[in-house]
Amino acid sequence: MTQARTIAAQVKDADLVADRRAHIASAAARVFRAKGFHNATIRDVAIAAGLSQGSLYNYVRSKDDILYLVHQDLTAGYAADVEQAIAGIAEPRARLRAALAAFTHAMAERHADITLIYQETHALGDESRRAVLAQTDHFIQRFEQLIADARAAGMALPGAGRLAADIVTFLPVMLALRRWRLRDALPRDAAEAELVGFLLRGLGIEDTDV
Amino acid sequence: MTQARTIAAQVKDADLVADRRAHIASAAARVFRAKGFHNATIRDVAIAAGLSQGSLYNYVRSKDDILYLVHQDLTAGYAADVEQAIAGIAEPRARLRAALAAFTHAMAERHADITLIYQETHALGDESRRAVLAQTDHFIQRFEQLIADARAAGMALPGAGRLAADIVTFLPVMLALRRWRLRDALPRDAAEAELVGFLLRGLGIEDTDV
DNA sequence: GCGGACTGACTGAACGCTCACTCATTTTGC
DNA sequence: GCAAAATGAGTGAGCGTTCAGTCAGTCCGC
Repeated sequence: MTQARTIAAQVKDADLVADRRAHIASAAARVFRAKGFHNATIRDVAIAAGLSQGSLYNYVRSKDDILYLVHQDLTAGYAADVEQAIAGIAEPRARLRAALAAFTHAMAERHADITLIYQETHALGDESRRAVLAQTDHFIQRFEQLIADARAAGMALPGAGRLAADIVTFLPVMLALRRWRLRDALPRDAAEAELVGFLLRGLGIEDTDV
Repeated sequence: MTQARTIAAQVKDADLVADRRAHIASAAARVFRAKGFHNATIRDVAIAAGLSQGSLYNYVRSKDDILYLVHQDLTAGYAADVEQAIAGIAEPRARLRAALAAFTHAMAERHADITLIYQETHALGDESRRAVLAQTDHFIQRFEQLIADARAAGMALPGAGRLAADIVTFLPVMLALRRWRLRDALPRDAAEAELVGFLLRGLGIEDTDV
């Protein structure tokens, strides 16, 4: 597995560095959501994080580092949502169903963050982008496992299903990227329900199962 | 319907303006694909289009205008692919199926353009973005009609299906945006076939229909 | 057919501004 | 008193946009 990128800091207190970086990531996410990565300045981020420009550079080396921290944070966020949702469920098909519902809900709830990720990943430097994509890949593999388990338990997914994990981890993103259109079309929970229903039908889990 | 944005030009010969703008759009698309919108400079675009910087500004008013031209061009491109694919087909379910296959194929074939669109739409100014989204909205409505016709002809889409047109116009985008992962996973035509199969299953068109 | 006036597209150097990043200095806290 | 951390004015590169000037082609009077 590709490991997370480590960022060198000027400041020596490791706990302080971790604390500040968490602050920086959430403040920067706010700024980037509002202005976009390219229009946001280091000044904006520093002010939002309650630091001076110079001090900011004691915790990151570049603007790219900040975008990387934001990506890490947001990606870990929705992944944690999914893990929490399936924590207590044993039956594989019910587990998969819960994971789909949780992921779909997270995409709707965190739409601004998701939109940010999809818009700005390409602005990352090569190394950062590779690390972020590896993190996403890991998340998709988690669904590959959930799907394999559900199949073993009787889910009727036809064919090889090589794309199944990609599909279920991509389609819900629509609730974020198509929000400009969906917002006016139907209430959020109705959209989530219909989307999950579409996924289950495509996977071969009947509503009567489980 | 929201009409296309009109851009004022310095040059008076209307045919020349149209010609040059087409050139600019395709040259700019090439540059933006390679470097990204923000990293590409007006100089890059001018050189790629075989114009001087100054002359470029006789045909567009700003860098934003160029990005708008690119969006228009690319969006019209895949929309034309779909229209061409269904031109000779009368039976509504076969028409829908052909449209899905053509759209899915276009997303795979034009992956670089599609990725560009999804990455850079947010960089458009307000007016340009609205015009581009209206164009996309129009395309989705085309699928709404195709789906309604197919239902009337017997397609068994369950429930209200309010999201159906959004889903079928979004999921295939995966072949572009997840190319970093899918490229190594399975051949393109296999991916297209499986994706279309998933959509048809979700819509309630059986493989045996039509 | 010819010289001069005009038109309009083209050119690229220069302007003005923004912004990521640095570093000499000050502040903090132990 | 000193090391660590914070500060913010300064720096220089890069970029979108402009505009004064060039030049090829066209029109017109004769």
